[in-house]
Amino acid sequence: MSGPGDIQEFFHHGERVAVLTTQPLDRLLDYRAPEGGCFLGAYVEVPLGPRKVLGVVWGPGAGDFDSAKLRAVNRVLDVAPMREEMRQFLGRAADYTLTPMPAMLRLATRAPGLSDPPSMRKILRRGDRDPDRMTEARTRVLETIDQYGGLAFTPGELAEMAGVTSSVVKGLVKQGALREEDTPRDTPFPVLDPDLPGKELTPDQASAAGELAEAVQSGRYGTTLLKGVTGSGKTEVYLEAVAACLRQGRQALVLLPEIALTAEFLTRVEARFGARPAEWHSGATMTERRRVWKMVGQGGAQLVVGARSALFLPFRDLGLIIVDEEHDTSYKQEDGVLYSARDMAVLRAAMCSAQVVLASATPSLESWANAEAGKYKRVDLKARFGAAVLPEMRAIDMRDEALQPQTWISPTLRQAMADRMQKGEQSLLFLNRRGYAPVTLCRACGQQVACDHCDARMVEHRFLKRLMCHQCGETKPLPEVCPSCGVEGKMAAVGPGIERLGEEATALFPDARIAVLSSDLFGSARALKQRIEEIAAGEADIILGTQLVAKGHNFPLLTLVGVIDADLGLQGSDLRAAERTFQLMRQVAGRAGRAEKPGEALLQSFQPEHPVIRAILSGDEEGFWKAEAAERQAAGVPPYGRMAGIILSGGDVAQVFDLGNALARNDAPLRQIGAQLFGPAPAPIARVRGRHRVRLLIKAAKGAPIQEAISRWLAPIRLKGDLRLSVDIDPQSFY
DNA sequence: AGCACGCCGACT
DNA sequence: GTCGGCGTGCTC
Repeated sequence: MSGPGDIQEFFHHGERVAVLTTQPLDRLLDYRAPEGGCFLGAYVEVPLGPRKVLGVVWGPGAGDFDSAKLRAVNRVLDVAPMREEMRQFLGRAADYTLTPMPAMLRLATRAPGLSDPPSMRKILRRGDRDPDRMTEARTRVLETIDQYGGLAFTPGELAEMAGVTSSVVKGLVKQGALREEDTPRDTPFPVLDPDLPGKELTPDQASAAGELAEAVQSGRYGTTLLKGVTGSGKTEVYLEAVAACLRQGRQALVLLPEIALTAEFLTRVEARFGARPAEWHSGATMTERRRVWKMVGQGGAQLVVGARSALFLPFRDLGLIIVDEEHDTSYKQEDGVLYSARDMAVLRAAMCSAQVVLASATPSLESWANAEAGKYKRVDLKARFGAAVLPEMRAIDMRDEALQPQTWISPTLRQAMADRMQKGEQSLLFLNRRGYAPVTLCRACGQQVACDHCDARMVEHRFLKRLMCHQCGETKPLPEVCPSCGVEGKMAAVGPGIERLGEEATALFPDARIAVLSSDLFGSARALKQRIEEIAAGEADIILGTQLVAKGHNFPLLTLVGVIDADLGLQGSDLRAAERTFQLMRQVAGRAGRAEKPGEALLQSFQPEHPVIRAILSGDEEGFWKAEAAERQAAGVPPYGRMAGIILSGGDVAQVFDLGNALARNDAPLRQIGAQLFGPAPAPIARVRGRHRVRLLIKAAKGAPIQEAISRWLAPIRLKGDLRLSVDIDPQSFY
């Protein structure tokens, strides 16, 4: 059961072992090895005070604990021991993200029922005796089981297949014609065949696939940035790298940013390899998760498709990690353990001699810079698959458009939509704002409606007939009377949301079939997916969508994309605002003209001369990246400098600020490494769920040992009361 | 994380 | 006098 090259140390019964538990203790605890001994890395259940907790044998005991008080490991769990490489990965990831080891172990053991005894199920085999009397039903059952020889059936399955009731099967068991056997419930995943014929690749794709496969065959660590515009066949190309990995007998992991994309991807995997891979995401059932976790550790799963947390599965021999849509912001976990799945993928791969493929049409500046610097290889897919080309992109200068008040679709855009309607083609309007209107204010006193628990405006959702806080999810009914001044009937919706845009589109095109795609309007991911499929099949003329339409969904009849507010992302002070806008606009524009028909993308902007807008329109990506890189370099910010955010929170503002000020006064460890400290300042959203939030920001030079300095800086801090502190290394957003 | 221990305000 | 508030500290 041990992986390649893993030498396992063994501890005999009674020997001292050091155990890392999932409890938030800042050190290892010594225990006696259980009866029968245990291997280094064994998953164990240990007594801790009055409780039993999960842990992993981390090494020989330190020996400094009174042996009279030493307790013994309760039992060793029935799973493959954690491998040396995984223990090192968790340690390095903990050091990098400044996360306590127990929290890392919790990430790595997020499978239900790990500590349960191996779960068994009953299956039936042919017994050695004949039944006393044969009946027609009994004959059918025995014929069915004979027909499928070696296959195992549960009593229920067998009864159904033979078309009899379960009592017939029970009778045969009683008579010895069928025999019950216990078999482990968690079974290996179907074998994937890398040698099935794949889709035919263009020369460009074939050469890219060849390069990736060669890297995989090297058996060494390496990272490749696979850049290709929407529809260039990135997936087909990296599936060939997966094939190469499977041929070597090693495991592969494909990370996707969104569960909504997995269903389509699984179908493609099945078409390429003849079976479905293991799936790992929050939507999976307890049973499925346990099976995946165990099989990954035993080598019974060759390929896992999953969300970022799949990085912490106990792979036996991981040879390849694909990070699809690597620029996607959802790879950065924003609560609990703060880590970037993209960076952790590179770390894990480096530690187990695996290859990483970062795939994107619009890479992050970090990855682009790493490729420029020669740390990553870069493979570009230029040609679009099939006849389609990238849409023609133009700006609509909103200063020249005669727009009625409270409307957002310019006459120019409207005309373009009408043209598409006439030709029977689809249009998509993109507005990255959920709800009906972003602001609700009183026309008598000018006050905006804010959330009671957060410093955020409430957003009207007319579909729900309520106001919603996008920070904490709290809703309340739309007030008739102004909560501030008490005047009745003066509450007004200000600004556009996707629902309001739907109203405007309906008024402009009363005969059109209009579909609004916003996550709020669908009860489940399944319902949303089904709607997207219907739309793709042509059941809409005009599609209105928020961010979610930008992500990989294919609408073959779509030939026009209208961006309602291309300036939206440029307003923030976030250092990645330009990069985000660039990526989002290009992704959205990429929705048009995927099939045979040429597409067009129109960007409504009040500042079409803005460098970012101009870069988007000109399609000069390298130029944009170089300019953006130069600016970041000049400012000394990532990826040319290091940053870390500290978020303090608590119920009492004064206490939170006191802590922030105390930290700022004692910043010697930071100054020693030449780092600058900014703040404390109220976080952009200064109150969330009734808790006040204060932020500090650390900026340091690229090579500075920022984690080590922060650890020393925070070491003396004792958090009192409800105060909380979290460290965010390489923050993505500055919240 | 839990759970016990311990030291100060409003009750029978 | 005591019940219980949650601050502090321990778990091999």
